[in-house]
Formats: sequence, structure tokens, C-alpha cells
Amino acid sequence: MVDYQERFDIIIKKLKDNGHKITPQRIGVIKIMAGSEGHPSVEKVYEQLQNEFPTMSLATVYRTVLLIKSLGEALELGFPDGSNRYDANKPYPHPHVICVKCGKIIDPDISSLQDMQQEIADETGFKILTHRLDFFGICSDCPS
Amino acid sequence: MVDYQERFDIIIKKLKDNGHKITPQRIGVIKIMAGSEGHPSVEKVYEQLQNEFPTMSLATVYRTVLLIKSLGEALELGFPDGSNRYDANKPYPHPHVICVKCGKIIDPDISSLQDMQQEIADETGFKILTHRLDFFGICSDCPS
DNA sequence: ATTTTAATTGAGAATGATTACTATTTAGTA
DNA sequence: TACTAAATAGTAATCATTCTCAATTAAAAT
Repeated sequence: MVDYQERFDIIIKKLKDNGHKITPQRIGVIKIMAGSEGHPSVEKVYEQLQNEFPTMSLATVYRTVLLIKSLGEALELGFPDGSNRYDANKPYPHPHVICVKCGKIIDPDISSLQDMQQEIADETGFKILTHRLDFFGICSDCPS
Repeated sequence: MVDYQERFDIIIKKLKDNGHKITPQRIGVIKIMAGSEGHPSVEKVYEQLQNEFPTMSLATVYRTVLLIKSLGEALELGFPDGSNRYDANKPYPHPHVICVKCGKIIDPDISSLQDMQQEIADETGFKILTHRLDFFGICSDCPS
């Protein structure tokens, strides 16, 4: 888990540097996304902001998430069922371990991924830009 | 690339064994999906069947793909932009290398994935069921 | 501190991929 | 050949996401 305040400041600065306005709604969304370890969905972010911003539009959350993503400050995780979840705490590609029962997502430590990427590049002739690695299973809190 | 005829026969047999009827439409869909190396989308399968079945419904392709998937004979690859592509030639989890320009998908050989899965299980306490590993980049046929 | 202006917002409509529905057709069995 | 449950075609419904547009507002200029 990267320091929340640091991530918050970086994202706010990036918005300013690119000429975007700092609105209360954006601050609210970024507060949640920069500090969240749980890889929240847009709906979850929206729900968490209902107390502070009762009249906030769901579209605003979508727009803000899209903006942060386009600035490279959030990682989007799309799943086969169509759901999307986001990580603005560690916005660079990294592996995930996902519980198929409760939806929990954790970030494991893996050593050998960099070697693998080079191996792939050599074998296929591709210029590799990014990657995605997810493991699906059942966590120790859920009945298997 | 697994032998086309073998995959075709296996999928047809699985349908029969589970009490599903063998219709011309299903044969058409399976013919394409069992032999295709290009990981086609539902739309692509539908287009390729237009000559043989001009009145076929897109819904039928969706239903057939869903059925094959539920029988474990097709792998679904969902992407962040919402598109889905399928592999019924190699229906078990395996890595992909995807060109972000032209959409080409190829299957590289990777050695160390099994070790990695065990490492993850030990570290997180998860019972790992499946995984997904994709590399995104630009292929040697596309201008970079 | 006001004014100005372009960006942002809220609310709801539009979109697009997928699934559900229903009357009709058909595969597989006797 | 007839029977019956399953499958199909065509279309409507769904649902997450994006778009539209009038009203609001952040931030720069005065």
C-alpha cells in the first residue's frame, strides 16, 4: 500500500498540470480512490460519496474515473461479467489474486514477472507495452 | 494449434453427452470456433456464418457460445473496452500476446507459470482455480 | 472583490453489447 | 410418421456506461 497522502497529491497535481479544475466532487473521488486498497468499483465510490455529496451524479464519478485513468493515474480491471474495478493507489500493472466468492482482491508479491516479459518479447517479436496477470480462486475467509 | 477435427469432435460429443441437440446452426458455430486460431468475437463468428445461414439470429450465436463456454470447451477473453473474444481451440487458461493496433492475438510458450501459481497459493492462502495472463503490445506487422 | 469564461456538473436520455421472451420450427426418439 | 421437448428467429428488455445540454462554478483576468 502506497502512502495515501502522496498518491492524493500526485493525482491532484497532475490534474492541475493538465489544465483541469479541482472541484469538490473530484477531490471526493480522488480521496477514496487514492487511499483504497480494495480496488473499488464506480458504484462503490459513488456510494461512499453519498453522505458528503447527496446530489452528486453517477456520471460525475464515471467522468472523474475516466479522467484519472486517461492521465495514467488509475489502473482499470475489467472482468468477464462486465464489472470494472479500479486501483489508483498502484496505477502501474501488477498481479492480482481475486476471490471468486466474495470479490476480494489482493496484490501479491511476485519476483519473476520482468524476466517473463523479456522472454515474451524475444519469442514473439512484439514490443510489449503492458500486461495483466490475475489469479482466480477462493480466499481463506470463504468456505471452499 | 490443436487439431481442428479433434476439437470439433470433442465439442460435439460433449453436447450430445449432456443432452443437447446437434443443430446445423450449432455445427456452423462450432466449426468456426474449433478451428480458429484468431480468437474470434461473437460478431466475427456471426459474419462468417452469413453465407451459409442467411437467416440466422445473432442471439443464436450468443447462446451457442455461452453453451460451449459453460461446458468448459471455450475460453472467454474479455477486454477493458468491453469486447469479448473466444478460444475453443485451446479452452484451458494460457497466456496471450495481444497487438493493441490490429487486435491480433497469439499464444506464446511460457515455462514458469506453474511455479508462479504455486508461489501465489503459498503466499496468499488462496486455493487457486484459474488464472489469466495477457501481454499487450505492438506486433512486428504494425507500425510502432 | 467582481467579472468573465470555459470547464464542470446534474439529471436524464441515448447507446450498445448481451440476454430474455415468445411464437414457431425442428432434432431426436419411438 | 408422429410426438415432444429443445432450439431458433426476431425482437424487446436490460444494464453499465456515455452523451447531451442547460445550469453552475473554479479559476483567471480585471
